[in-house]
Amino acid sequence: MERRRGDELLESLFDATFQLMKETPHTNLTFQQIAEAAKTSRTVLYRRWPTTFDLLQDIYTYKARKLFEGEYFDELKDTGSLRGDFIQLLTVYQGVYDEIGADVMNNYFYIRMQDPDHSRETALHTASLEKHQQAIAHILKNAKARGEKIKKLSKVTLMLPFDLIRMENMARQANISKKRLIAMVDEVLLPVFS
Amino acid sequence: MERRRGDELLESLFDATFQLMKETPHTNLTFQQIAEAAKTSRTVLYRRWPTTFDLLQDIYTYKARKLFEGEYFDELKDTGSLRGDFIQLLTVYQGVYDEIGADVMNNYFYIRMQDPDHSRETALHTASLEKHQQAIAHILKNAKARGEKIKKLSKVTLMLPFDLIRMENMARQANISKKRLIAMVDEVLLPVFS
DNA sequence: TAAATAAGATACAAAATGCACCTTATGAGC
DNA sequence: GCTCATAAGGTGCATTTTGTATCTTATTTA
Repeated sequence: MERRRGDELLESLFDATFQLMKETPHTNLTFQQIAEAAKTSRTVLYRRWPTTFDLLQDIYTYKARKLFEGEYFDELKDTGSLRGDFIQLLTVYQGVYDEIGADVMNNYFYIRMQDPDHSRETALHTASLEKHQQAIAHILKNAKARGEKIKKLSKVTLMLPFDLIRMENMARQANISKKRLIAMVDEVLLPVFS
Repeated sequence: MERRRGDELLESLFDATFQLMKETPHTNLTFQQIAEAAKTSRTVLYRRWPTTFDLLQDIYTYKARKLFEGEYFDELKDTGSLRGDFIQLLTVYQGVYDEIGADVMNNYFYIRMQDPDHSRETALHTASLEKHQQAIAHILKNAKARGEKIKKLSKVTLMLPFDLIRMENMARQANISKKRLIAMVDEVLLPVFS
């Protein structure tokens, strides 16, 4: 009989758990069910995680890692205007949310907050923070080079484009329209940044 | 032997559960433990909720109700300037977060998203949304009466002050300083609204 | 090819679940 | 006051889940 090992096994454990969560709210997950769904024995699970909560932490950091390590921001082109660049940025970032699902992102924040010393993913988180900061810095640099006036803002405020998308996806569940993205740029981002 | 009934009982069930959650991540809560902590029998719990998840939904909507039905916005005075009004608004709203805890708010959003048809608290949610909209409308009306110029913005954008506070509390766990609140007003809200 | 490693199976006591059924305190009605 | 309906609290039981220990076996690596 074939045996899955290492990452291959890990991924199918994650997949099975994820599959189960679509049916049951994950507060009620059991190792028994997961083992069954993943066609393995509980032993394999207990060896890795003391509780289902720990498993979930790993699932979401895994999903988040795949997300954060993506080259999404590398696709960003110079559209010729700050406005165009912002629209492109929001569109790409919203695309990430559409792809991975708002609930995963939501869960990531949730799990993060539950973890007293969110020890396991600080490195990941700071790395992703840096990527986000760089994306903004790049856009603003281009704008300045073009001669567009850019305000000096505090570091936290620079994250506003991402915060807007996040909030929109967390608080309001309706699909985010292109129109809304453009409104974010025209009503919020441009007045704030330029 | 004395028996707690109705709301009194309900509240002490909530309290006991809440107490337990400080020790255990709530993914691992059991009815057994809760019943023990609340000094009652499991029967009482099963009569009310099929799973711990359902209990949690009720807890957070209860907590949220106490929050949303509060008269926080009624305290808002006319400070004489839009800037002052915004600072006051953010301070009051941040105070709410400090009081009730960012994790409760986080959980509220979380539970809300898990619930496919968040059926139980839609009324509550729209009521609170209205309160928020009114608070903003009031501030803007005063500003206009004073002769300050106010931009015409889409309905969703009007929620920006609250979105900022929410995001700040969800994504970044450090305590929000007065300085940061003022920066939000000067760097974001004033450029957007006026 | 042998040894090390990790997956998977089995067993078992303890805890938790989900019900059914029973007892009893308490508030509402007369 | 007294009675009765209601809801709280208790008990018992079959089933599921947990946590752990122990053993077998597939697969990697040296």
